[in-house]
Amino acid sequence: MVTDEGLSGWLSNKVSTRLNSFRDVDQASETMSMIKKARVSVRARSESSMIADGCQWRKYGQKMAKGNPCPRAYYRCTMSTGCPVRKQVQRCAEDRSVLITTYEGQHNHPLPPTAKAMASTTSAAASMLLSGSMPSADGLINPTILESATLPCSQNMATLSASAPFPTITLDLTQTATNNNNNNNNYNPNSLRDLPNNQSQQLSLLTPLLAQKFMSAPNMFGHVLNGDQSKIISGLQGSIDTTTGSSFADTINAATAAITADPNFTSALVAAISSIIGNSTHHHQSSNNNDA
DNA sequence: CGTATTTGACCTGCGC
DNA sequence: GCGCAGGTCAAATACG
Repeated sequence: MVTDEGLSGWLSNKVSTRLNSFRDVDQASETMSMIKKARVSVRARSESSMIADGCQWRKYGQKMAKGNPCPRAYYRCTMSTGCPVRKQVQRCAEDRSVLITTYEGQHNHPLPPTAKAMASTTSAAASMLLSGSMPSADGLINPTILESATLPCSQNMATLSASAPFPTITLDLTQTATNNNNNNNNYNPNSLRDLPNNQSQQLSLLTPLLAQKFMSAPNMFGHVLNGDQSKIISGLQGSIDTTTGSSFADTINAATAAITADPNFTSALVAAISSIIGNSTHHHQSSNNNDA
């Protein structure tokens, strides 16, 4: 089991080690750029200006975006000086009751228990981001495979954006939400508790299902993992497991750090995830009883 | 008075 | 090279 702090610490160390191993400065910059560009986007119905995610943010800018009458707000994490994590908040042009929050970067500090709020949601995102973030030797995985193969309880909840300039996962919490007036307080330490019942149930169903699929496929890679690769999988498993209490931000950290792994490894993982998703469609019933 | 927000200016990347 | 759009900076302003 990978602990919250342990996972976070290992990821930071892994990224640093990898960067230090580069002799070519350009290659290091390219990796930093890759880390920065990995994004997780969350769509949720909310009348407030921000969804509660357990972190503290300071607004540093606002712009009108083309094609959307609503302004886009820019925030940076203020839980630690120099924390590189940013987020963008914007209302959906088609449905202004929908708030789109996009996270970018990795936290450089320990996270409070309050940041656990959205761990369930983004753990799925981390897995999918990893699977589609890099060209595979067998060809790029078709995002529609992921979308069409999503599980009954998660249908339309998680999509992989192929057209976005950055590898981006969009989690849509608006599909069945009909009554949402409780998750509107900024910095609410109990935001997961305050999610409407139907959303909470979807989240708790989705996460164990994915966790089981990953952990029940011991030969998913088709080749022997090296130490670092095993750690990546351990980290992702830990982030998927709701009982570890891994945080929302840690999950994003895991996803962004994992895509810096070598292409061959990522290629194998893409194939494995594709295979798992393909097989999973025949075993809905057994998986559906994993709700915590 | 210290801190957070607002907002116009500035920077950067990209397409033409 | 130029213009556009997205993103960031920082001075001014608001707020507790």
